[in-house]
Amino acid sequence: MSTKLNKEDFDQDVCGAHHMAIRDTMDILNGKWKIRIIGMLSFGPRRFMELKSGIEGIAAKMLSKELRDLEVNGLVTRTVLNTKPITVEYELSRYGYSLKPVIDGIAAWGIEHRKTIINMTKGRVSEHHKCYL
Amino acid sequence: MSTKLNKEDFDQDVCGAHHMAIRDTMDILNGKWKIRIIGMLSFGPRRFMELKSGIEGIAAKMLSKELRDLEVNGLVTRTVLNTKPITVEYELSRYGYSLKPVIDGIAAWGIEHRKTIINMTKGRVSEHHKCYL
DNA sequence: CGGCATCCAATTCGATACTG
DNA sequence: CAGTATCGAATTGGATGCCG
Repeated sequence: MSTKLNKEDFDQDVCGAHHMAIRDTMDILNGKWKIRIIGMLSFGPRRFMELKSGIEGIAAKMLSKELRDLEVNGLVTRTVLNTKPITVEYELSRYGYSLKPVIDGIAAWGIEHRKTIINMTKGRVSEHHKCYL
Repeated sequence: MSTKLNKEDFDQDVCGAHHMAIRDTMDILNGKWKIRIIGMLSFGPRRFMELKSGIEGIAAKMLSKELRDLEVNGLVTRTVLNTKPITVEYELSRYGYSLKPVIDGIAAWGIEHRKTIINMTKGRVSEHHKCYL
């Protein structure tokens, strides 16, 4: 192509596509808990109660709802096991598993973030560390 | 060390640290708009109105609030320019810029996700594509 | 155990109007 | 332009009880 895209247009395009892609992803990972649920499931299948125990602070109602959202979007599969008291196992689908690099990236940043906090507070960990950056 | 960590304990530890890290990150990126704001700013400084125009659907109140959150957490800097009508420029701090790989990972997944959708719908793009997976 | 239903409180979000 | 103020709507969340 001989037509040249100037820098402004290029930025416009790249930036726009980038932003649309972020929106697409975050539409699916919306809400307070989905990323954490996927994070747990990225280590293998988990039962409802395991998820509830592992994700501190989540109410059964919300866990139920978020899992249903993820199931509808094809990221998670739900399997009812025929155990004595009924047991349900949730697992990442292959498609859901494709989010693992993203989730791991988020986790990796969190680890670095915590190190940064500890350095800046010289070891004193504050309740409101978020304000000390 | 001669003491052996069995697989369950190992999983427990790794999974717990992973999950705590996710929580740390998402505590900072909470809310509906922060990731999208950081995404825009990852291409360079932007003025308030540029952000508002670029992020479709955000209200001035929310943009203002989210930017303040990000500023408090040290991810974004705010500069008042002495132009005729006052102008304010927002920019990622070096620390905020360290999130770029994370944001780009989210965007990359969104691009693949959209491709997946288009394949599964054989080109027909649905309003409710999220339900077709 | 794994939910759903209901009620209610708290928080978040959005539209509009307004200011320096 | 870059916000703030205000109100109301929507979402989120907790508690409790019930069911198979």
